[in-house]
Amino acid sequence: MKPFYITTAIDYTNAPPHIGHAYEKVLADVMARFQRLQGREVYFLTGVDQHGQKVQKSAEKAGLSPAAFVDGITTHFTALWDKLNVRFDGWAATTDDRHKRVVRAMLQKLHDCGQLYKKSYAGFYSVRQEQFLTDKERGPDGQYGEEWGEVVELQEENWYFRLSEHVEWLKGHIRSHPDFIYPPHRANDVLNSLEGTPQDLCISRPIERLSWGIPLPFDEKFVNYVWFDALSNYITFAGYMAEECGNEGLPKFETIWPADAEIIGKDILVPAHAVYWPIMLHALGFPDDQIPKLVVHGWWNVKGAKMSKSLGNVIDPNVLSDTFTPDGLRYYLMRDIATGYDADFSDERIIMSYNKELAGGLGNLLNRSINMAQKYRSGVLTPGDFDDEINQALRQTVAEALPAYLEKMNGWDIHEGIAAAWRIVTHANAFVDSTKPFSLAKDPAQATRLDSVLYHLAEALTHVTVLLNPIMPTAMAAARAQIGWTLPEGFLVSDLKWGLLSSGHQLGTPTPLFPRLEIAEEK
RNA sequence: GGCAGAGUAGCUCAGGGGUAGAGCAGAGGACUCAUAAGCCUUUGGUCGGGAGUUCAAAUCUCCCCUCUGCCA
Repeated sequence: MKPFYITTAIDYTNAPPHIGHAYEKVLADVMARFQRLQGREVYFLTGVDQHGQKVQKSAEKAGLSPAAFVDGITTHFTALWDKLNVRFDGWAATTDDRHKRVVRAMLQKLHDCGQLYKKSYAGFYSVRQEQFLTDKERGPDGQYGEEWGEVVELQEENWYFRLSEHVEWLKGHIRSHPDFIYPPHRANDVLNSLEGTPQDLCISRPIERLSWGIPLPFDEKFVNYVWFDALSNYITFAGYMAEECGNEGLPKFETIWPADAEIIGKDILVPAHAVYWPIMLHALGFPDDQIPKLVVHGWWNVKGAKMSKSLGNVIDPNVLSDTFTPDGLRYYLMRDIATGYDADFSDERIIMSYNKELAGGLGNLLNRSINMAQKYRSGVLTPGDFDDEINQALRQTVAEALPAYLEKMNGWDIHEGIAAAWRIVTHANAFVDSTKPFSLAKDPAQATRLDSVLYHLAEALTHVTVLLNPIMPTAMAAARAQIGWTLPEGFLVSDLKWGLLSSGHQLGTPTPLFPRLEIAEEK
């Protein structure tokens, strides 16, 4: 089976990351880790989009060169991914020379086969948004609104890509490939946008207006503008044209393409990823079965409002990670949203998810289980011969969790996958109350039953630490350390069978895994 | 205006022809191994409105309303 190739949108290095950036990368990381746990080889690519006018302007304002400015912002992203344990295999920085070489080679290829042409265009141009404006952007008063910033009249020649020639192909592709976009209902938005007269795509900026970009190989008076620079990262960093361009240190393209999942936010589906991108690939000669699959996620809103700097409601993932631990944040981001839909961020809910679920549910279960085993058996497990219906029921819950978990995780329903694993936690907590090991410990006649109960608890917990490993890698490793069991090299989720812990297994020392947080309501 | 998504308990949401569900919040209780965590019980809903199909509709059909998104 080909490696699972997963990408995220590359973030624009104009401002530091917010919770939406964090969500997308954690989602990709969780899926990458899950696929590895299923035994699939994975290539996980993420990165930063560093070129463009906004960066050039921001750099000027900061009195820095674009390269220096971009390096500074990029550090905010890489530091956050490191902090949140987002472990990617490839880093797509669009200023990477390898990328620039491939972009130029791609453009030359398209130029050679007549897909690009030069044309003059006159109109109103928004400096802030880096785009020409049409009448539909005018407000009711006929003026361009403040959101466009400075608007200037421009006439200029530019290079265009014959996008319109491929629109009919794209419509057909979308209709005949229902798995092209997840969730499937998003495809309607794309088809909708393809109604009307197709336009070609402007792909350049004159170098005097924008110098911070990749020069066109066949006309050095222009730099490439955004799409061929940004979208193509998904193939350039997968090794596309690596040999022709002398690129090294990249995967073998034929082995990993097409991408199994390009994770993007719903705001960049139309037109960038669902129109420009597949058409670019099609024009480059990619056959239909080499078009990547898109996974479209929703947004984190704050109190029902869109997050924005002007509202002052931008949530800083660094602060959340410091407060709730990286894994506490990862857990919240995965469990409180349905993939593809929007969710509301709330302090109350993240506190609840940490204190109630992680601390009180899973953490406390681990703590009480190990503590009792230490107290009554010096931490040594003996499965023994005792069995009864209560034990069987717990084993059944553990066994049933796996297929449910796999189905949900493979279908991108991460929050349902968590819920599937969590049924073990809930059942195990109830199991303690129904078996009362602390009472059994007082009766020597119940010794074998107590052994079996303690064993069942430890074993069930061990299963949980495997299932939740993609979501909370650090915390689950810490939990396994307390259990005294390490994930064997190459261990797969399919290896999960009752009896991971052998007779005579020595448990470690119990320590609160998620110390309960005393946080006053801030709002 | 077109298309799509959503509207179910106070909150967040699941379900999708056969007695309305979960988690959280609220109320009560028993317990003590544990991070005062956990467990049990329980209050709470004309499933957005209306009509239709059906023995039976939250679920299917039609009309309407509200919110969100994409497009115009």
